[in-house]
Amino acid sequence: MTDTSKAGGEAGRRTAAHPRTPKAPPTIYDIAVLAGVNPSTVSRALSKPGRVSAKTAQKIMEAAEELNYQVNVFARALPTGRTQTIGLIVSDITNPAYFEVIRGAETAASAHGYTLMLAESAESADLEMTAARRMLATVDGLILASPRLSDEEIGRLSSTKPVVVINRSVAGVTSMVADIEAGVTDAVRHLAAMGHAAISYVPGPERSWMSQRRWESIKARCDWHGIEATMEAGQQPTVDGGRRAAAAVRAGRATAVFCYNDLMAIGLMRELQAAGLAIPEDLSILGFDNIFGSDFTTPPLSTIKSPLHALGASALESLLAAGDRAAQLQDDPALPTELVLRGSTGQAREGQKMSGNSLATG
Amino acid sequence: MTDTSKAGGEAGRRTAAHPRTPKAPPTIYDIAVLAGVNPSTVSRALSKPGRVSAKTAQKIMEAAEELNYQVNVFARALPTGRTQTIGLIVSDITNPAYFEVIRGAETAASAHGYTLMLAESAESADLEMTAARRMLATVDGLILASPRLSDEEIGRLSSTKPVVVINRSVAGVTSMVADIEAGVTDAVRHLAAMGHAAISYVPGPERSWMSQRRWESIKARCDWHGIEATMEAGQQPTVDGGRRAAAAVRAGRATAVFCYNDLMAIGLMRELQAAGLAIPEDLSILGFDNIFGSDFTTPPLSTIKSPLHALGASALESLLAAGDRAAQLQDDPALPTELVLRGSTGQAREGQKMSGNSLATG
DNA sequence: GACTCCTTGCCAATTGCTTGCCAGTTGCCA
DNA sequence: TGGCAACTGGCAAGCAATTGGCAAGGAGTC
Repeated sequence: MTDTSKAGGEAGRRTAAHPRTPKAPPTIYDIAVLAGVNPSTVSRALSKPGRVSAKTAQKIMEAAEELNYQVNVFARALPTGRTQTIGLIVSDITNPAYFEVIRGAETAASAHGYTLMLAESAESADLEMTAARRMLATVDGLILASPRLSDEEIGRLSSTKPVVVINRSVAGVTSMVADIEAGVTDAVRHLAAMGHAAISYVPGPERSWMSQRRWESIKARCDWHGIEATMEAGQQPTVDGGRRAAAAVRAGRATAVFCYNDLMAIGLMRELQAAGLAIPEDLSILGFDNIFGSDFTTPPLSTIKSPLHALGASALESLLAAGDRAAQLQDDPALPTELVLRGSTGQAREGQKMSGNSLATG
Repeated sequence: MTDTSKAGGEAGRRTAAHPRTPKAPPTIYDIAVLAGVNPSTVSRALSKPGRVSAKTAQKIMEAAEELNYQVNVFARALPTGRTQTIGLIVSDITNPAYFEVIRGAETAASAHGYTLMLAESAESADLEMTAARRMLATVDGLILASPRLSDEEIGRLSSTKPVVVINRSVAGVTSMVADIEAGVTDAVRHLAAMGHAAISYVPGPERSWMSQRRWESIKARCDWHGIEATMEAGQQPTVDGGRRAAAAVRAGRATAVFCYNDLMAIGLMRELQAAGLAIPEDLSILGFDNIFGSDFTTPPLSTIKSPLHALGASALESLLAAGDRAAQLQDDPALPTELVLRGSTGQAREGQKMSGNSLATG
């Protein structure tokens, strides 16, 4: 028995023996002294409701209040592994589409007493992996928004801590995916009604699962309407990426074009306008997401609105639920998309309207 | 001497006695065994470069590599108090102006091996205080972007941990403030040259220090040019806030109006356009910041560009420097603003041009 | 070859909280 | 009123790092 470990008796360590810094924050030992109980009882009162009697708990709460006590999350995390933080990795912080996702997650986190840790991957799978690894050690769960990682890598990450992916479907991992069908169905029907017979799609990055999904959905609806659908080369999901797609779009014979997201749609529209095309008279343009600023353009952008805030909030909620192991099955709340018609879509230009023969001359 | 504390000899605790979970992450004890040294040597090799011989350090690094070791930040934080995270609180995550600030901070943090914790105050001083308190316990430093707290409260926060404020000046606290003079000087000179004789300013929230500064700067330059400058009622720094200022602006006789930020400028412009005014023919509008989307409008917004990315990055760098106590005096790197002239500014409307008498008839 | 000095590595205490195990207390029923 | 169970609360051993103090060993000097 070394006696040092017992020095100070029930009062615990710092009180008399080690007045470290006068400003050191109070510990459960200080509360224990003040409330006249054992530190372990304080610990239980604070983290295990019901484990101690109401009377004792009351005393402890008052003492904690008086000392202005705040748990030391590190000391708590050491034995338990539980921190009170959730990690969120987005592929591009400057993409307004993520603003609402971030805010949704942050709001939900705050509401549950959790804190958000944010990182961005700058559209790089490597950076994403680095950030994910670093975070995994310190968070209770991880949200990956539009990850660029492979399914395998994501699966491996999720074997350590709960992981939720947004806008991506990975076997065995909880996914939050907006239901794009509703929006796309309405959009294609609208275009068909406006006489469009050839539609193209400008996809985002190769590794974007969502970009692929959007194309499949568009293709399926176009087939249903008997509309020709073609896919252009992939671009970065940015305004510049959209600009770079302009040449290919002009060269094709589509009279309406979907872009992977609003950023690209805006870039494409502006580049085309700069080249003298009139939107929507010469070409109809549609984006996805309905980001901030998509209604600032002239014409304002028609787009398929994503439930971004809900995506972020649901991802966080489901992560917390996963921790509880309470409601594990509540995948997929309703997260529908919605067509938002503004000024960038209109009648197909003359000579290309629903006349099969023009297709041959393209 | 209790023998439990020595069980396992130099091998340390878990190896034989407590194979907790087979998947438990490696500790410095595991590395010590593999490298054939004492755990404390491992600790020093990992965190105190130079303290151990190069040869030993090499052995340890290899062992760490082999085990895919990652420090347990909680265990490290417990005795030292040092975490490797910086907190950032913004007043509104959905304001694009913060995107670049966040990204600047995040990039700088990553570069130094730090992680960013993000919170938003939703323009509320109370929420801001709550978030700040929660964060202070777990971060090495805190960045407050456009805080709504009082100087006192900020001062109190900074007595615990290093704090840096962005776009605000608080005595005794490191501040990162863009130098607005350059931009405002150019802007007012430009307006004067275009014949504007009365200018107004639509401020943001009462508690916004930056809003006040912008007004003072505008007022000073207007005085210098002999231009009448008036301030409207304060509004929320959002698109809607700008919209709400429209009536007052129309009622006044100013031919050019500065808004506290681009969001408000955009809102004001759109509301005015909806009411039939032509921009810039009937009224010139200027914003601040040059946010994403400010060039999407018709006409594109003229604005005073803020070095947002640099603001975020510098704030983080200076926080890290404050920890080092190395370079404490490097306040204020050059963070100049710059006038970006686009389409929302033009000649003052006829009848109001630089003629002193019209001022009396307003 | 002996002595001093310095480098290098080890021991053990420390950080604040959690928790398994155990003892003491209280309540209830027969 | 005795016995059993359910509660409460205390003890002490972790959790994974850091770090002051100290001993051992090697290098350099006379």
